Amino acid sequence: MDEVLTIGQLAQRAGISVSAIRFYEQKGLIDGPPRNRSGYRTYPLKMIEQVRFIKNCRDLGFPLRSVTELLKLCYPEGDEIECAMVQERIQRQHELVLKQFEELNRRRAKLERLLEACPCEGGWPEECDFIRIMLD
Amino acid sequence: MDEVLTIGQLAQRAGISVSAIRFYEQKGLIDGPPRNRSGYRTYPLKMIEQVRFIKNCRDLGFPLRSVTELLKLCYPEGDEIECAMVQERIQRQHELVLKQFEELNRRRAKLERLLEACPCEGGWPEECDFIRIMLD
DNA sequence: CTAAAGCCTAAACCCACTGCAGGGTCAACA
DNA sequence: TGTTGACCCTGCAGTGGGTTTAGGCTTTAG
Repeated sequence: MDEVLTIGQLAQRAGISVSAIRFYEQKGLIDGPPRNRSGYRTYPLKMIEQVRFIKNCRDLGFPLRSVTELLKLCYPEGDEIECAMVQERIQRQHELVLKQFEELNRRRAKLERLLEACPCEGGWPEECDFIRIMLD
Repeated sequence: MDEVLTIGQLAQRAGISVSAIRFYEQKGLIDGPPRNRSGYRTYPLKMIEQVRFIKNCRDLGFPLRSVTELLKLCYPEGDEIECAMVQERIQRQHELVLKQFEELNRRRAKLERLLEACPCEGGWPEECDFIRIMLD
């Protein structure tokens, strides 16, 4: 039946690229799976969740280094999951995202100032001072 | 007097790193300046504005490829500055930034959902379902 | 005179992948 | 049975925007 997956099937079901999966294996986020007699990787179904977990961490902006740690924390070997540690990572990531937000907001505001600063419809450069704004 | 600058002085006055200036020269954004008898780069004062222009473009999120084009458009050789072209780049960058904004907003919202989802103060992992949220 | 700071080049490193070259394998269809 | 096309394998190069390092020369202040 359908108890193992090729790398392509895993990729599709996890919503990620084949080469990204190989990359994660190379970087040690994913264990190298068993191979069939031709050397093809054969994944158990539960790998879908693991890979989706990685993908979702990435979507949240965590770097791979942190994803590795989050994997250890959330899928520990034998132990209980440690919420406090995970929560702390999420908190810090949230703070980071808020900072990026402010930066992006400044960027947006400045672009909008630049758009307003240039009233040159057909080209009257003498009235236009976006270079002054560009240079702050 | 102060009519030329070393690379370090230029870097400081433009608010950028020394290695970034050398990098921009290597990539062709900046002309290689004259050298003194020991091979040190000697920049005219007007380079401060050029480098600040590049820095501000980068702060707006333009990739170096676009900065090169913006430099040509805003500091043309002999011709008049072409506002319409510049304005178009800025418009497109603005649209890009708005998209990034939405993405960052989704990221923030999900992180906040994760923070709410885990009420484990001292550790009651059985009540915590952030993994479910992590996996969508 | 000497030490620190600053400059030079070339090359390696960072991140998170993607793409390519040059193969092997597998399923379906004629 | 052949063959076509989709898949898989490895290993390496490339991306962007720089930073860091190594190894060496110059300048400046004390």
